[in-house]
Amino acid sequence: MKNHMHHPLPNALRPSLAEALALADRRCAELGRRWTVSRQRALEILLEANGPVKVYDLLSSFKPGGLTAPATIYRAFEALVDLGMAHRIDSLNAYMARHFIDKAQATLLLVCDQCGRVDEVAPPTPALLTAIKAHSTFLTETVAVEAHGCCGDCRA
Amino acid sequence: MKNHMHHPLPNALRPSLAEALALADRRCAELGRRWTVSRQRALEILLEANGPVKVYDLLSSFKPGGLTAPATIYRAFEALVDLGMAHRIDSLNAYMARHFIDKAQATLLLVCDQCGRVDEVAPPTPALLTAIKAHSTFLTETVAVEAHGCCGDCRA
DNA sequence: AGCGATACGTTATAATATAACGCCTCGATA
DNA sequence: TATCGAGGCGTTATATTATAACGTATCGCT
Repeated sequence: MKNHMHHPLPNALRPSLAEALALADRRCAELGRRWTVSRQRALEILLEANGPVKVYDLLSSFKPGGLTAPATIYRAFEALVDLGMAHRIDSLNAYMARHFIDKAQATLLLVCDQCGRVDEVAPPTPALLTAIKAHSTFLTETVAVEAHGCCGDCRA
Repeated sequence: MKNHMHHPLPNALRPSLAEALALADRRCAELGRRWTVSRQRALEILLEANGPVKVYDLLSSFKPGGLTAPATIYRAFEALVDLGMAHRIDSLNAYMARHFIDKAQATLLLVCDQCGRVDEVAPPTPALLTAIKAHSTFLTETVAVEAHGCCGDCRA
């Protein structure tokens, strides 16, 4: 991976902190979880980064706000995933803020192997879910589509 | 994950060793790679397992055949992935034999979070690729769809 | 006030993956 | 057949990623 600069996402696609907090409240109530300082800080970090964030990179940079040990950070990020406000990107061992926080679960992530940029595009829900339903015995919890390749900027 | 038993795949879907070797030959020629004993052994292990195989599980069981150190095993499995004969399943940190070795690259993997079984179903290529092409600047190398959920047997 | 569930801080350790380097082997070519 | 370069393997060490365990704190409820 050449560098860690990420292109800013159009503001229209970025969830405002307000929207995110509204979702957080709703989902915390539903799930019997709590909205805490650590989680809010973790969310802020993901939104600022505007791209994938790796746990141990956070540890080595000195982000203030109390997220100082691996376990703490993993817990905060996993909570955000549970609340539907972040993705875990398994192929990168990283977390990223969700843009489409109010849409269906299935999401398509385009991962550029050159520059590390990740684009979250509108979920291809119908086609995918149809394909999965064809396998009728399988009850889907989450669908993560991580497509790897090379983004336009890197090929230019 | 409750256990490590995997349901046998219908034989019709399993690539025979002969088919696999034919592909290996073709792809090795194309890519300037070599088909070696380690790689054949690794492939045999994946085919026998008939499910996801984790590198360090292999190390602790005593599979004969010379795959005795992490680096060795990773190299063999990654070679199989390059040759199109295996998947790496990032969400499980595991490798698995490909069933549809002569079909398109895109594959849909249904991962049961209860029993660890993974089913490889026919690739949803057209719909997926359409969705990705909509993002016209992105050149796709690989598409891994890992759907997590609960398989029929675990729900019964 | 007291209780149960949820969350956090901390320390230690487990699990996963790669770097680096020397030697070997294959196959092309002179 | 001698040489050479690329690909591959064995080995040791180390880097990276993730979780266990346990005590304490806090929230929401009755």
